[in-house]
Amino acid sequence: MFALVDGNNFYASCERIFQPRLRGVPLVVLSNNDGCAIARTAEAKALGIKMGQPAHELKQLVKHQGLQMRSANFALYGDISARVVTILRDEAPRVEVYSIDESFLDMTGIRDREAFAHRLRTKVHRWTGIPNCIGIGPTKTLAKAANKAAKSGAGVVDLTEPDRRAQVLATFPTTDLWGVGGKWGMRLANMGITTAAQLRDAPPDTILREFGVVLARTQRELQGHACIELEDVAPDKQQIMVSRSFAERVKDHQAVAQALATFAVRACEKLRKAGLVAGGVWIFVHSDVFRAELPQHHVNRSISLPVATADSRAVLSIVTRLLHGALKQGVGYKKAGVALLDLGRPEKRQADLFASASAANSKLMEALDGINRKFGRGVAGLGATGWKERPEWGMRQNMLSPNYTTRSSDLPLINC
DNA sequence: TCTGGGGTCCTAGGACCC
DNA sequence: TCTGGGGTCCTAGGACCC
Repeated sequence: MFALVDGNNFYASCERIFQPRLRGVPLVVLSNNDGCAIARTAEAKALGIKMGQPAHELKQLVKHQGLQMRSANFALYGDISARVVTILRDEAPRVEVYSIDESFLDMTGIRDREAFAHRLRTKVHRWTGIPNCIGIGPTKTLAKAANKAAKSGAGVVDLTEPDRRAQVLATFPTTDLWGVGGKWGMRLANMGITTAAQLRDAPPDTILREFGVVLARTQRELQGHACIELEDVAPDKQQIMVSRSFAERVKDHQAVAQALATFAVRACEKLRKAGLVAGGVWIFVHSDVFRAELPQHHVNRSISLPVATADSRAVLSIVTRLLHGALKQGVGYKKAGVALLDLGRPEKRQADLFASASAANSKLMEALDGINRKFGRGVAGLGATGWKERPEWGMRQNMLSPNYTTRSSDLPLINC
């Protein structure tokens, strides 16, 4: 038995915690570079704003409908998310953190599930300020569906009872199901399957043949057979990626190199924090794909490492080598990224017969990470990143809220 | 002027093995 | 009627998730 706890319009709700004047008004949170809407309050949805809608299309709504916009502040959202999870772990024996705003709970052994859920929902809201909904079901897919159903007002929906379940699934659109996206939704509709109940009752061999094991599993889950287990211990990541769009088109090759170096260093920090080493590196650099009339160029290069590493210097030198000679003159580059691939635990890696002892390296990286943890990210680092306060490839974040919970200098009350 | 940043899993096909 | 019969590994691409 599973429950899914989901923060409503999570990013927007985080912004509202510390800015009460945002409550009751339409609000969207924008993607990096203030590009498009990635979270919308109910009031913003009521204005017809779509997920992913470009920010420049919303100007009239700002002017005439009082729409508020904020730049994404992931430091704030991550911290609020951790607070929510702390509460959930206090209340439930096993918790799987599924995303920044969603967690699955193991409900085994909890007797009055609905009463439990209502109490938990209130507690999360009171303690963190995040409004949320809880869906309960015998499978994860059904708990997700229950959560979706709960959003329309009830706050808590339990789909354990077969009658209640049948009633909800009868009108539940397939495209709202976990695991059914736009493409499959269209193909299902062409087969006359538009509701969760119809998918549940479709011939299983047809679903398996036409869509594969993934949708077949979803179908089984809709029938009440749990196929997807709770993952309360997160498996190690397989890859770590750091990429950004640039605020401007960048023609200066050194600036692109510094951007990639910055992403590489950041990726290595994440890698070491996870206690992993990388066996491969991938870089990409793209020109502005939205401006087809401009010269286009895509760089896409990767390499396997002879010896897996978590050392920023080693990865930086690889990235520099991969980028060498890759960029073209006169092309305005708009987006770039670095990915670390083939990740694994260092103790399971093949040692390098010919390498000199590398213990000193990890000590240096430990020191580097320690300094940055204590004094703030970017206090100590590597020269290849360029070290600029406002690099030409930097992000646009013109509507950024303060880091209320992670930076004391951002707290107006303390500045006295 | 203007369009995010992360991830996972599955499948098909080719190269190669005995 | 009836192609030999297994296998592994790798990659690219496509679907999905938030």
